[in-house]
Amino acid sequence: MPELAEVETFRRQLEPLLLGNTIESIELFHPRITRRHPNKKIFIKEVEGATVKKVSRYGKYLILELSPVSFLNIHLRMSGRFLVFDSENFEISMLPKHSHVVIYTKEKVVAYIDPRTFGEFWLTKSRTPEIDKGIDAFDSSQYQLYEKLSQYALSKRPIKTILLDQSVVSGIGNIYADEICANAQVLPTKRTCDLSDSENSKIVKSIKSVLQSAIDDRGSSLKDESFRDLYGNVGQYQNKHLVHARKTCSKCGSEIGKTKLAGRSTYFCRHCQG
DNA sequence: GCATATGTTCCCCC
DNA sequence: GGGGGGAACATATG
Ligand SMILES: [Zn+2]
Repeated sequence: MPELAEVETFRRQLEPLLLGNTIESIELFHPRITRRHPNKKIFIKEVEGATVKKVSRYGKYLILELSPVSFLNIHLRMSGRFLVFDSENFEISMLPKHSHVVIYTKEKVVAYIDPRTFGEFWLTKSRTPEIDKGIDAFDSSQYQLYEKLSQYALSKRPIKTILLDQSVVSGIGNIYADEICANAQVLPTKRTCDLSDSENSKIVKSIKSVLQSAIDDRGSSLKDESFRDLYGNVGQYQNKHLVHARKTCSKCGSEIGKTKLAGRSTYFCRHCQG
């Protein structure tokens, strides 16, 4: 479910609730979420009583920096989300199905919900290099993005495959890869080596502008509405999609093409991107 | 029963 | 070494 825009939505909503506050307790209801920690008691002991010093995001990773110093790394994978309650009137019975982790602070209770349990929480003593593979798709400058893309100027891989590669740019997933290509008026299947300078430049500008708009609209909730923000509200950016999960192009009205690329459903407009 | 799902990793193969 | 394809993880929905 969550790509960079959805993770950033959670980050912005969690930050004011957690920053400077102490995690009074954490409950683990499903062992898979903390699967890197066979000993759950040690994990719980590390987190309980810690104060949140920073709430950051890199790509699709969310990172809570704690004091005493440790890093609580979180990845939501396909179906992870958060939901907040006021401590004052919270009861366990309020937790939705598939609530696997619950974080308690003085005033708020934050539940982590994840039907497919692909998501992960794990602790490291320092910032872990595994999250820093590619450059962040949103926080990097246009110059940095252009330079990074230039490294693939000879690549025969389709441009969408490059955008989806987290070791190149970190944070773009299937929805926004399609939307970035549509916004840049480049077919997702086009070989990266065949992109003109102007097309490369449009891709870079579109990475920034599509993600900015998507964050402004608190992400995309598709038909199943499985993405809800911290307050249980659906996002709004799906209403601004040009092509992804659409029947017709919202720019020109022509029929949307659909194919498989890198094993993922891929939507495009032949008229606008041809 | 089948296909699909906003993600990542691992294995096999060319 | 690069890169493609498929399977795996586990659950829900059409
Ligand atoms: Zn169009």
